[in-house]
Amino acid sequence: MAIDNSSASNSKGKPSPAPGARRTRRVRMTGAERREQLLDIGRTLFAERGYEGTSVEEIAAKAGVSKPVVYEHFGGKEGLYAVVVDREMRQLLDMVTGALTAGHPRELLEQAAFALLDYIETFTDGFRILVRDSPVAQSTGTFASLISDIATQVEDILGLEFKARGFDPKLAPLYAQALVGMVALTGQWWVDTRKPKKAEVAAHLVNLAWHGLGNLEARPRLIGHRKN
Amino acid sequence: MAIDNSSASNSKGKPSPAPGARRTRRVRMTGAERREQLLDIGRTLFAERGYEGTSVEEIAAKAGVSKPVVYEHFGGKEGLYAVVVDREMRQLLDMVTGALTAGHPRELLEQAAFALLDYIETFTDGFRILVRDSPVAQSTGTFASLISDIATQVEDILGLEFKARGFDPKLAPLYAQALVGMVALTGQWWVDTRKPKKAEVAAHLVNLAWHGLGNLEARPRLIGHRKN
DNA sequence: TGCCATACTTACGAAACCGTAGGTTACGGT
DNA sequence: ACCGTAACCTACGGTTTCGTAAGTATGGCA
Repeated sequence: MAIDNSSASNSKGKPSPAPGARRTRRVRMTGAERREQLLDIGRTLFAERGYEGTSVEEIAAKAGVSKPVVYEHFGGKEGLYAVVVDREMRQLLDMVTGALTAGHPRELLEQAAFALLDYIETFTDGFRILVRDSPVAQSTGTFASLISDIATQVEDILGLEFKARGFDPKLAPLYAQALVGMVALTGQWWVDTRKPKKAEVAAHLVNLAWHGLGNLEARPRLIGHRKN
Repeated sequence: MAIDNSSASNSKGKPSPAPGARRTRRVRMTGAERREQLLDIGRTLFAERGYEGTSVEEIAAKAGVSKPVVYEHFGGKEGLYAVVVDREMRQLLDMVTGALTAGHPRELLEQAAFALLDYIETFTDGFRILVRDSPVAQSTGTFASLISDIATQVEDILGLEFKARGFDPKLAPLYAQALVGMVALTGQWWVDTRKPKKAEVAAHLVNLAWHGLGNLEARPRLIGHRKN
């Protein structure tokens, strides 16, 4: 299915053969274009079938080209996968890290939770890939390690806060992990249900994380008001 | 465990030619024994390499038999995998469900968290398999769906509690997911670090979930005292 | 117009796997 | 000692997939 071709960046509405009765005009993209297109398709496929479940030929076919093109650009399947994952990790890290700047811890939490949900909503496929397992499966590149990257940042923040409040800073990692886990898995659930909208989910997460089950607020609200 | 044959009875390591200068004495287990052994090996391999990354031949080889034996017992790769996953899900569900009986919600939380950590500690490979993705990857058998099963139970409990407290019970799923996610991902982290011990981790999780970041106790303690 | 780099193909080689057909060995009861 | 049956093996067939070698079209530019 999908002799899709030109699915990628095609912003300029290609020469779009339109209802051209002509031969399926070969597309012959520029190197960079083709590369981006392959990355797009790869991301999609890896997201829905996993690394091993996706074949190079399938990717090539969906792009309307033949296998060697993929090898030309990425050296192989792992090469393509690596680039996809790397970009996705960067994107996620940027968004979350960018959100971890506010002053009051509660606001930090709020921002971070929102940022993650935002990433998940915008780059769903990427998130699915990061959650799935990688080729080598081991330590690096896995979601676990990415989560750890983020958790580490949370750790630092929590560590300071703990020290200031007289708690044992050795426990920061545990709490950081718990917080990140809470938001991450809720995100994974939300990606399928999409039931309450983003801002509301974030508000409730903050509610739970900040007040605890013992002191929940009935109608939590985010401090910052967002539209999207 | 079980590098080669004879893992069930003889723990004496290698093929141990023993007094029999004879040909490598074949082991010839009983059907049930072999079946269990294959399940053990399968679980281990699936845990560390994933479903697609594990070959039937590899499993057979590690058991010291040839491929057809596996097909004889389970009909194929998926058959074996299905049994492994099924057993593991049952085990986990039993442990967690069994823990969801106490009266006060806080105790419930405590019990459940401890139960999950206990499962993770005792059946690490199983946990890893459940976390990884399945052959068909989609809906059934996934960790996501398992998590949902558990989350659903938590939902029911939370739903009642919410109603009693005047909160919107429609939000129970969200909070349930967040709680389960918090514990599950913390478990996934703990499985590698093992830093604080189980009971302590559980205590802190309860601390966070119950009191929230805004009101953490400095030295939380579990209500029930456990030794292990 | 004619050159040539770039984008892309067809056609394989080799390896890894799943699953099966059909034959062989050894254990336990008689 | 004999035999049936449970346990196990060797040897393939048939696919799928990665990756590569070697050749073809296309479009910009001197």
